[in-house]
Amino acid sequence: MSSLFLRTLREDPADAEVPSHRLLVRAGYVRRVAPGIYSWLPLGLRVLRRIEEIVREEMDAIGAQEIHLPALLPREPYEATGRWTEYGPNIFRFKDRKGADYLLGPTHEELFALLVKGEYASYKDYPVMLYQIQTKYRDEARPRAGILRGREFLMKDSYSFDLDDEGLAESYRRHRDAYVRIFDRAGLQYVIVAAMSGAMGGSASEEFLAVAETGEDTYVRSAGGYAANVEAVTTPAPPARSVEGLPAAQAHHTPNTPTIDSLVDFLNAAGLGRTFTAQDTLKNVLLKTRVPGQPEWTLLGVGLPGDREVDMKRLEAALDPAEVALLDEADFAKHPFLVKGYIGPASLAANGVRYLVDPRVVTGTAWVSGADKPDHHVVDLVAGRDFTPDGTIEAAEVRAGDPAPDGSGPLETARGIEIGHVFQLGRKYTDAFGVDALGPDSKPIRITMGSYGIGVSRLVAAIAEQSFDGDGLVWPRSVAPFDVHLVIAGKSEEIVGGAEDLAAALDAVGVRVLVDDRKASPGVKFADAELIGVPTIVIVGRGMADGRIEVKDRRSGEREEIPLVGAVEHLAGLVRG
RNA sequence: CGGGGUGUAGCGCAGCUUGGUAGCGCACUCGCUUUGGGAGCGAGGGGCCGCCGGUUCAAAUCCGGUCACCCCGACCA
Repeated sequence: MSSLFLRTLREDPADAEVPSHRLLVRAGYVRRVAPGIYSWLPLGLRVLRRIEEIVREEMDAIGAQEIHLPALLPREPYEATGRWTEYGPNIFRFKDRKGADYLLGPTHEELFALLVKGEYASYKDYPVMLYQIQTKYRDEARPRAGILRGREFLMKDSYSFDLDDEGLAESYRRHRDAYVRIFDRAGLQYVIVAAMSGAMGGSASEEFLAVAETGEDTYVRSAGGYAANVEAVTTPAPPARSVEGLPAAQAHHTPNTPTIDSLVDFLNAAGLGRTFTAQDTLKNVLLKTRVPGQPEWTLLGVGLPGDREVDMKRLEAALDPAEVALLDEADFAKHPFLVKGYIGPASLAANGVRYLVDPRVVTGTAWVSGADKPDHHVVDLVAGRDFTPDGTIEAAEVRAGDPAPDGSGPLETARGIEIGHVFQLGRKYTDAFGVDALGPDSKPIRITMGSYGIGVSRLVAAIAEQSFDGDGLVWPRSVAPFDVHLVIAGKSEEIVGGAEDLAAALDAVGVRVLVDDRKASPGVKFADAELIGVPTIVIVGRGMADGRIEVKDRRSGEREEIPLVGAVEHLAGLVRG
């Protein structure tokens, strides 16, 4: 360690909030270069490489073949699939000296599809699975949490190419199984949840989330086994009812009730002979959407029960890839038929505004909604009789206690870090490029794709988020930068010489050992050993007088004294589990 | 892009209210002592006080502007 390029920090860096960021910087694994851009120092790089190796082994094991594409890419392929515009400001783009457009690859579906199109032409060539471990670039709106969300990051992305849907399902299953093995080997606690496919397009999709309070993703699960990212949760719709015999809609003067709370209070004080709750109201939220790259916005009305807020993440996922924004004052001014606080379905329909409702708003349900003029609401406005929405949308917030869509019980919510994503992409990209194989009947077969990602550099942080204590990091053996951290606690020839011999002997049997031979006080060495988080700490010191050394388990804190004779075998046994 | 905050030595911070030419801890260098839980003493090196402009005899400090970064909300591995 006296020559290891390492400097630990006694204090937390001021800009680090989450544990992984704090500790990876303090323990000398990474250093920040610019927002969302980090350098990997020797310790960090060793962890990163070990994770890469696990990923490689498991990908190779399912028959995927590793290749390496450039990160610097021309515009054309991304133009062909529309992602040059769809990705919007999230791509790093620039021009070369001749003025041609380039980008730094945010993901590589296009290039893989083109590569396969160029090489393969017969049904006999398929199926094939290819992957790479590559640096990706995304100009994130807000990089955060150290290497958890960077603008440059390392990702394993793989793609499967199959002749039919059954083949795709099989490739998907193999990837999913490989991911389970990878994350198990990495020592992670994680959940697999149903997901939205996002900007990549496609259908069947699941995410692997590392369980962590600091995670950016919220997911839900039920005791009965349902699990999904909140963005992908579907709301169970009650059965439609008959509108026969329901009371007629009535407009009421409801002064000063621009909010749901004020409306409910007013109604309950109005002597209508029943009690109202926020759930009985239909809140209409006005948004504007636009296709990426297009200048003009389109109005969109979303109706949902008044006790629910709009979850912008869910809304955006539902409308993807379109952009969405709430209306501002200027927008309201432009459209006088929108009476803020009193918007009802009627004026939306009359003015041709697309109107989507929460799935709970089914035919035959009665609501209190705006009457499209100030200080007025309509009571007993019945869906399917008094208004007809253009469709449903998953935009309402999901709450703990809501029923799971598959009837498996109430949902609970938790947070996680997205570490992997598998999905059946389908033919979006092969259609764009015309990737066909000639079939046995000499007719072309359109290839179908799967796309599978693992955030390799993010995994380092995700593991750290789950593996630390008050003293520092605590790596799982499978990814630790070293197997054994050997502290030389003393300066006598017996101690120093004994420690060096032990280190050499361990090295000879393949145990990777980090020797702290610095001229520092024992306290400093112990503290650094705990901060760095190698799973086994060996202390060679005063015990050497009796021919004994101390072995400490970083995770449990348990120490044992063992004889130096036979220590190599003992430690090698520990390391190999 | 909206809201909050911060820019002073490699890192963490004080100084600013009340202008007088920069300080503390860690880290670093040298010497002596010390060596099982972040050692002691002594001597050192290192700072366009984010940047531009203004006020003033004098600006880290006051005023205006600007840039950067961090944190909280909308994207994704």
